[in-house]
Amino acid sequence: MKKLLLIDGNSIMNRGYYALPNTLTSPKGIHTNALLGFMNIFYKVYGEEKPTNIIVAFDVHEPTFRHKMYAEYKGTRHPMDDELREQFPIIKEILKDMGVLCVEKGGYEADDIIGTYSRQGISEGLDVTILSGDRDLLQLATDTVLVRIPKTKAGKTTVEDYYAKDVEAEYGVTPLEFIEMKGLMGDTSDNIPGVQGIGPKTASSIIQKYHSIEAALEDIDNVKPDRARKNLDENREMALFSRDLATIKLDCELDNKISDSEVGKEQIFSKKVFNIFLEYGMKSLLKRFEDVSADEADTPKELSLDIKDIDYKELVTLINKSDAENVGLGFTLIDGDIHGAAVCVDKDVYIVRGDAVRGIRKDIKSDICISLINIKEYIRYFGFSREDNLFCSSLAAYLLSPLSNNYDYSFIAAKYLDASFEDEKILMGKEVPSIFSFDMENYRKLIAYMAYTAANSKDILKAQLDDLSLHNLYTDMEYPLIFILDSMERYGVKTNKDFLMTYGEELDSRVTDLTKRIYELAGEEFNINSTKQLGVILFEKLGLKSGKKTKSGYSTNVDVLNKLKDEHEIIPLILEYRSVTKLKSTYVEGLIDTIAGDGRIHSKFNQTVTATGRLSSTEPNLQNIPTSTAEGREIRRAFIPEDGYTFVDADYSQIELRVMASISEDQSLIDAFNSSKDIHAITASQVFRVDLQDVTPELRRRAKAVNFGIIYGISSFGLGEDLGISRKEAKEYIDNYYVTYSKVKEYLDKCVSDAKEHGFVKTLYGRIRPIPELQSSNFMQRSFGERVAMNSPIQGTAADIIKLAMIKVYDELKKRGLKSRMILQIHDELLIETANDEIEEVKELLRENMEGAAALAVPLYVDVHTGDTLYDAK
DNA sequence: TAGGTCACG
DNA sequence: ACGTACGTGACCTAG
Repeated sequence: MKKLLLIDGNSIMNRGYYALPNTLTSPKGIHTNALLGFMNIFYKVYGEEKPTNIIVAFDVHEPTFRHKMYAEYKGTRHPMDDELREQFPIIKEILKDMGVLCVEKGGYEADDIIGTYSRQGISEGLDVTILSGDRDLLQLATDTVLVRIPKTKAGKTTVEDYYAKDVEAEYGVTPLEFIEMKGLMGDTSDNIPGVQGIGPKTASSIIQKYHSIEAALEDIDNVKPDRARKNLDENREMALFSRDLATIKLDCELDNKISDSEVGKEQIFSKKVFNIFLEYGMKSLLKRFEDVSADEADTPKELSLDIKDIDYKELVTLINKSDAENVGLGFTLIDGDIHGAAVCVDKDVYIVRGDAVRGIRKDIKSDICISLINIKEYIRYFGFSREDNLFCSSLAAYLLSPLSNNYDYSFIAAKYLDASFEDEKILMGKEVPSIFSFDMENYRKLIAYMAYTAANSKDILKAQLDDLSLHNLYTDMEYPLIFILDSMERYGVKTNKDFLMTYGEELDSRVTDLTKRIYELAGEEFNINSTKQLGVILFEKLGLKSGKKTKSGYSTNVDVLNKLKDEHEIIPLILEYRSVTKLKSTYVEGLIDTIAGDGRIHSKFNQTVTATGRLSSTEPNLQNIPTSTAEGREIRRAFIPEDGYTFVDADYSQIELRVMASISEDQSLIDAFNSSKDIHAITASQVFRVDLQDVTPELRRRAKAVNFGIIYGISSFGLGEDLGISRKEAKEYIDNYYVTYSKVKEYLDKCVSDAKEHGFVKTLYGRIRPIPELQSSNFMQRSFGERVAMNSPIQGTAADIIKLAMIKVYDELKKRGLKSRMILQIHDELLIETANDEIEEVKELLRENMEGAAALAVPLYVDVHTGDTLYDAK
């Protein structure tokens, strides 16, 4: 059976433009909100309808037959924002690349084109669906022609469907009578006059009674209410004329036949289309392409769950007696209290009240796995431990698809269960729910969705982990780490608030002083934090030479300002102001605000955030405490061990370069690591061809920059910029490097070619990073993809190694029954809050387990320090 | 909400 | 010729 989808291009674009933020733009600065809105609804409806034919109709910006009837008619002459107009040529280009037929014709509106094709479709025996944001098109609905109107509610797009009977149900009139109604009501936006004083309600009641304007006119004396009767009687012609204006034309003369509009799924999800989305920065659309051949492109189906209440004891009996394979648990604390938990047993969802559910892991048979969405969030409440038979769906989903920015139940349900659940924001609102504000019905849905998704995605996720050889990574590295991160979060880091306050006062007086001096030199007061205002002062008022530009004006970043340092005495003051206010707002005030009641800061360690496999730290971020400048480093004095404890810190020396040496199997680089501790110096001697003892600090500095550059996926421009040398010179450095370490080059090239072939790169431990940018036709995007292909396996393998080290160190501390505990991880560094009588043992243990975490072709080496503050432990 | 800036590895 | 280093998070301003 053929199915024709007719889309009102203008109205759907218009809808997207006003529904989505105007701040969405492509890298080239073209707005993309209308495009994105259009494509989202297009794919949604495509997935649901699976049409064989598609036609998108557009208005042409010129007078139509309606303008000839009525000069005041607006229709296609609505003023349009430039930012919307610029998106029309692009949507047509995209549709053309998809093989979707676009039709526009002078003299007709999109409505008329759609009307005409809808009737042709019927006569040719096709199913017809119309998609428009404009309710005027409801007049085209019949028993077989479906009109679909998108509607946005609480940020989620749903589509309202209308066959003829649905129009009648909502408006009390048939689709054809709908036109009569419109004749009476008129339309202010198109400037269709209608009859004064008749609005939707009156129009509907009149047409319900008489079915047409003519019939109402014949019985005009009985038309009610009075005012409507009087006005209609006086404006008979206008009413009929308005109706004719509002009538969509069904017999336009068009050049294309419906048979021209056939289109296949492979065209709609083609590489070419993928690339164009990438090019215009519409990355959110790319996820629809992940598996073009499978049915994943289909929009997930709404799933409604049957949620039963049950007594906890009954539930436990039920589960233990059943041969359930999949049990999922869903709940969340509100104001620190439990308000019921959901347990999903295969497909059945039960809700239990009270907190007996806390014992569920012990109460049900240990061979039944319990799945949860975010285990780390539940460990404390349920008392879970690593040995428990649990499955973390979000963690598995992260390993399978590490580029997503969230792994909540609605993401997992959509991606792995093909089911659509309203997400947490829709159910519980944006605000943090409190006992007073939360809606019990929605809460029940929320936990039910969590439990259902966790239970039912487990087998699918596990199978995919196996397919991609990620199972060991999950079991031996990521899963155990959940419990270690939880432990680190719970310990937190003791923080000296008084020290921070005192330092804050010092910074405060410096800010006051700097502000005053900056205003004096500028000759006026302005907001120094505003790059915009600062740009005007520096580059217009003071006439300094502006270098780089940003999207929105002058760049005033530290590189630019450093170049201007000697041009004006205000510049050093600005730089100082920036660094002092940074310290004050982020590291003094920001940190003070996060000190908990126990005097410690409990930062969160996120396991499912980065593309490479690193951890991230938030609320606050304790992975970016200042270290490089003396006054920044002072902040580290605020982090202190508990009484009777000392900090022991161990950081890997050059772990990324060592990883690269090992994976690339470059013997020169491996030898370099084996022969000297100072890798940058030895690189300098080999690349610049001088004896090791003749390597000057400057040469070493350059070699260090080259080493970093190599890891980042070097470019001569980037290196040149970093070292302040010419591009040509930078290229010579790189070429020399590759001559010296030729297998490194081979390895990096192979990373790129493998990534192009498979669409992803892998770490030594099998962790996957997809690189969709490599498919881009845009040079910049593609180059980025190439750098990512070179960097990710190195950064990711280093991240894997320290994760393994964390497990070893943690287990060893536990095994030996030590009081000392791991409290921070900073990518290549671990901090142990160490009991004073365990210092030597912990130092030893850290070294042994970190250096022994992986057996590479070069040794791993850690530097260990101790101290009574974080400042001293480095 | 996005962009600019700057803190870290 | 394109315009650049890789990975993060917090704070501030502007619209």
